[in-house]
Amino acid sequence: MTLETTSKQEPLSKARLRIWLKLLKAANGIEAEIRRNLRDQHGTTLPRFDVMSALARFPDGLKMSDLSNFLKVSNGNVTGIVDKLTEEGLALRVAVPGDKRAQLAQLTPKGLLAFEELAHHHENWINKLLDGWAVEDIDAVSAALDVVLSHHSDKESDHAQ
Amino acid sequence: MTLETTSKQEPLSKARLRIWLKLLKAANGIEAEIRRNLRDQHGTTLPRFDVMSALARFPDGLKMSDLSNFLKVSNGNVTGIVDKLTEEGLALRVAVPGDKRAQLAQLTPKGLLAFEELAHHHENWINKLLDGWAVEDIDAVSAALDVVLSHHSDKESDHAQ
DNA sequence: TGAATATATTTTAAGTTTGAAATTTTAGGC
DNA sequence: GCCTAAAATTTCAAACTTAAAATATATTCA
Repeated sequence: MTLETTSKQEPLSKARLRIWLKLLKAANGIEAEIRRNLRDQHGTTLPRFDVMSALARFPDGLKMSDLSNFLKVSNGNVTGIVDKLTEEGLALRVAVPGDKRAQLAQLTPKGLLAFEELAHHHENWINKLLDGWAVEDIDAVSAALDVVLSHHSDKESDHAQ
Repeated sequence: MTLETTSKQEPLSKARLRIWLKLLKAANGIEAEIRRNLRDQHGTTLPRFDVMSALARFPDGLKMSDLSNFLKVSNGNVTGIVDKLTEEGLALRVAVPGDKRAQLAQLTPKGLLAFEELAHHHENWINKLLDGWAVEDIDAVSAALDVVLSHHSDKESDHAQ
C-alpha cells in the first residue's frame, strides 16, 4: 500500500508548496554539510570545487564564458575563482589559436590530482548523507525530478546571460 | 513496471552522487526562478521573503537568534535584513520584558499584509514550476526526503551557532 | 576598406553572507 | 554583593556574487 501524506481536501498547490519547502530544506542541509567538509577538511570552498569539477569534465579546457554558463554563475565570478586557482598552480589559461579574445581555462596535472582527491571524498560524503536511499528510492526521485527539470528547461534560454 | 535508470553494475555511491546532482540542479533552478520573480515583479529578495515568512509563522515574534537559527543563516545576517524591514515599516523590534539583551522581531500589520500578498504569488509560482507533479509524485518524493532529512537532523545540533 | 555590431573577458561598484570579535546584559557560585 | 561564565545581539572584515561598464578582438556588410 501507498502511504498518502497529502490530504484529499488540500489543494494540489499547497501540497506542491510543502514538497518544495521540504526539497529545499534537504538540499540546503546537504549543501551546508558539503561546504563545511570542504572548508574544515580541505581548506577550500564549494565554488572552487564546482569550477574544478567543470574543468575536470572537459580536459581540453573551457572558455571562460562556457564555464560560467555551465555553472550558471556570472562571468565576473569565474574570473576571480580561476585567477586564484591559477595563482595556486591548480589551473591555467591557454590562448585559443584563432581568437585573441578567448582563453581556455584548464586544470593543471596538479589541479586534476587535487580535484580527484576532493571528488573521492565528495562522493563518500554524499553516499553517507543519502545513506537511507536504496536504488528504488533513487529511481523514484530521479523520475520525479525529470518531470520538473524537463518542464523547466524550456524557459532556460530566456534567462541566460 | 518500474523504469530502472540506475545500472546494476554501478556502485550505489555513484547513483547517489548522480541523484544529488540532479536534486541540486532542480532546486537551484526553482530557486533562481523564485528570486527572479521576487526581484522583477515585487522588487524584493528571497532572504527578505524568508525572514517575513518566518515572522509571519510566529505572530508573537521571534528573538533575533531564534530567527537566525530557524532560517539557518548567520546572526549578523538577519540583523541587516530586519533593520531594512524595520526602516520600511514592515517589521519592528519589541523589547523582551525580563531580558534587556533580547528583542523580539515582529511583522507590522503592513508587513503581514505585504507578506500575504507575496506568499500568494509564491504559491502560484511553485504550483506552476511543479506543474508535472501529481499527488503520487509528491508523496513518493516526500517519503524519500523524509529518510534523508531524519538521517540528517541528528547532526544538526553539532553545527548550530 | 572601414564603420557598426557582436563576442569574450575583465574590471568595478554595490550588495550579501559568513564567522569571529566586541558589546551589553543576565545568571550562578561562593 | 562580587566575580566569572553564559547568552543575545551587533559590528566588523573577508569572501563571494552579481549586473553593468570597460576593454579588446572579431565579424559583417556596405
